[in-house]
Amino acid sequence: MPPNPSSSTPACVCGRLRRAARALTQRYDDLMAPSGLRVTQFSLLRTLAREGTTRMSDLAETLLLDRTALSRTLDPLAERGLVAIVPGSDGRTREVSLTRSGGRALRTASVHWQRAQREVAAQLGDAKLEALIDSLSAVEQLHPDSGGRARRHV
Amino acid sequence: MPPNPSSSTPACVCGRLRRAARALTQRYDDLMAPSGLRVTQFSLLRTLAREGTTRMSDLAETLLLDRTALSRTLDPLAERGLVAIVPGSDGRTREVSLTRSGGRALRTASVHWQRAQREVAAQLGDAKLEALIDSLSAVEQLHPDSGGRARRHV
DNA sequence: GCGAAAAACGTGTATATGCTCTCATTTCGC
DNA sequence: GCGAAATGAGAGCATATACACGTTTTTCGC
Repeated sequence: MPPNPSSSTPACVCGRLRRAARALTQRYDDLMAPSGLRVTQFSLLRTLAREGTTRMSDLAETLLLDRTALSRTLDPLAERGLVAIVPGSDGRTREVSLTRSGGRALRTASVHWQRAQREVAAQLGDAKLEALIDSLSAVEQLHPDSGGRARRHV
Repeated sequence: MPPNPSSSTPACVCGRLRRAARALTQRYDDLMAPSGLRVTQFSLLRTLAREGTTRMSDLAETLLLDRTALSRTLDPLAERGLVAIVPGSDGRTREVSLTRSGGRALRTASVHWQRAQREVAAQLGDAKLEALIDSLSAVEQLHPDSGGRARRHV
């Protein structure tokens, strides 16, 4: 099977985004390893600290993350006592909150996280970084559940 | 646990990138569903078509993807006969190539993929799209195995 | 040429992510 | 108030992704 670079293929935007996400996740996880938190977990705890106690589905929506996926991502954090999951007033719901222990873990990990953030900022420069965040916001608008766009199965 | 929006938290760049990747992957997968290929699989086949027969590890490096992760991602594609994995001349290596069937699947899926690509282009506009790709390239430079930067355990 | 080091890969385990189906609870039409 | 529809969540299954460890094959110093 010979290579075929002739077709002057424009990159698959999704593939590029995923590849960059892998690369960046690796770098963050490397730098954050001493904290005992992965960047996915840190980011989740951070969102939780910002939003406060939140219903499962609402948190999933905020994260543009599948509800069931969130549930499983929370499992190891709940086992470690970093988050608490309790039934809400509406008997169907579960509410997620950051525990004291989770808050401490978050503060401890922040030191390492900031190193990673600074590294990214240094690599991109302020302008590119801002442009990136801006573009990501636009990309997220394409999410099927993001409102403002084509709804499915309506 | 009350919310704490006061800390004027700058977003975790990695978390933002991952969230956008989830959103975009969803959208691509939605549009590509009729093709029977996920965007991850499509993107992989596409890379394979561009690069030609490639050794496992080299392909992983190109994709900034863990070697073992690539191996497992290829499994279902190999089972469906879309890629072939054969021993290389160096007895330690495995070479991956696109099969005829894989080429056909790739061409068929391209129609759906292009719809997604156009949608992204329309959402971002040419300038933002180019800036995004540009920023992603810079982000990828941060990968621990990306060369040109801090090597680990040397 | 032999044995140690290096290179390439697979397997086991864990997290991350999403879909489908199913179950429990609430809401609402009547 | 009762039963159907809607809502929120869990469980099972599949892919995506990475690390640690072990195996095989090649390379290389001598």
